[in-house]
Amino acid sequence: MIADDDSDEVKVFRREEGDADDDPMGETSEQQLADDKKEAVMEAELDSASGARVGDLKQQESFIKAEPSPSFPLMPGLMTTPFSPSYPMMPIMMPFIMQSPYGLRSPNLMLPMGAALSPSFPMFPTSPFYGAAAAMVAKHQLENAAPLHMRAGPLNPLNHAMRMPSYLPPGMMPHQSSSGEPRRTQGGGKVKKEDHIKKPLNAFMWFMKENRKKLLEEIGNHEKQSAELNKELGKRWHDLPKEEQQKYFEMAKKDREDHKEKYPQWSARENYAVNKKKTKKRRDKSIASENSDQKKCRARFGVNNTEMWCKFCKRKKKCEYATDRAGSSELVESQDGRGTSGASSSSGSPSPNTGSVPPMALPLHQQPPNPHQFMQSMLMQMHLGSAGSLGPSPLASSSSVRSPIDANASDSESDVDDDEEIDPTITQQTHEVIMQESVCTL
DNA sequence: CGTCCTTTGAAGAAG
DNA sequence: CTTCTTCAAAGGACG
Repeated sequence: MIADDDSDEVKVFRREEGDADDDPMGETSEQQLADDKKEAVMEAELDSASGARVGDLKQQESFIKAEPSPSFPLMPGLMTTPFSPSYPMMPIMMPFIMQSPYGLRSPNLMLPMGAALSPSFPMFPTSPFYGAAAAMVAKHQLENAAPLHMRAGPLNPLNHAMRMPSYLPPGMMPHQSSSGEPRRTQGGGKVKKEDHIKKPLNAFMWFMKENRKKLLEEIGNHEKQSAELNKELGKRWHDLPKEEQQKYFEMAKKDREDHKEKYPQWSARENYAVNKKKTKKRRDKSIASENSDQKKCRARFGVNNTEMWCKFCKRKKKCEYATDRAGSSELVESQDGRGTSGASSSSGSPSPNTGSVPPMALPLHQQPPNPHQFMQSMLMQMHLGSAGSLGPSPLASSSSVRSPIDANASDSESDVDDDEEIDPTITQQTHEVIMQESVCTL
């Protein structure tokens, strides 16, 4: 199974890359290569003209390492104080920017400067958090200076291969060998994990990064495992006021944009094969039913009643009511009846479970409410106005029930659901009932 | 040494 | 368009 999986994965990637090229390799690729070379020469000329030297990279690197991160005195205040664009951070940041290993032309480290100095900075000109977010991201970038070959910008000769995948044989990812396997070092060992371009952090990751240590100090108990800490952090994230969350969403947004600037060609897909074993991830805790006959929240409650959806649907993930029939907490790969990814489909075996699991596959207490009954009960409750009589849902876990209000980033966050508003026609009380019963899991 | 655990959010693949 | 999977961080546990 696993072996199949591996090969399938490779297959998928190859096929897609072939598709993506969309032109039969051959003369086109030759011409492309020539174009790329021209471009590279031009960039090299620009570099030398700007006085920058690739050889200086090491010096710059050591400079950065020599500068401790605490030299960002604004950081400690970020958590609590709204950041003013006029906050005097620039004098401090300037040396970093000017000597950035990313080069003078790198927009990544320039962004904070732009944010702070230019009132017309196009990104979040009015956001009190933007400056802070930018500074945080910049700090992160400095502290985690990428390995040489990963650095963006014309200063890095290796970058051409990274930024212009056309230098690589078709279908070959920057971190892969031509066989599609992780590229190996000269010694024959696998390339270190750090050698691939990592995904930009999302809001929650930034939150974790910032608060993990705090939490550790707070509880003082270092026996707590990381996973446990993360649970706690997840709770705190839910409890975090919307405005506070917004700060992290902006940091994430900033990080994404920087990342995109730095690695325009990069796609998250490139990392999919990096840690293959992770495909084993299970989704067990989903108390969810395996009743494939159950409709998904969207279908059950309608698109306009997102506040009634389960948390997974809200996050555009797998609905609890309509999860896979396999039911097993093991293994996600190819578990869903859609026969999704190459793994299952290429095996040629249609999902054996499709439609085969009876609706009562789960213990009664774990059965999600019948949609019709549920709505009836809901209406009844609304009519009676007795929110408490329903009692807690067996599926509910208080820790993760979150209000739709703070459930997500604000509307300014474009890619986040912004339809979390409570229907004004529903009273708060009713809404709570709905939340208890429908947002079951959590 | 590599993977798992555990969280949320983003991106991308597939239907 | 919808659904689902993978990965990002962290660090102890475990095989």
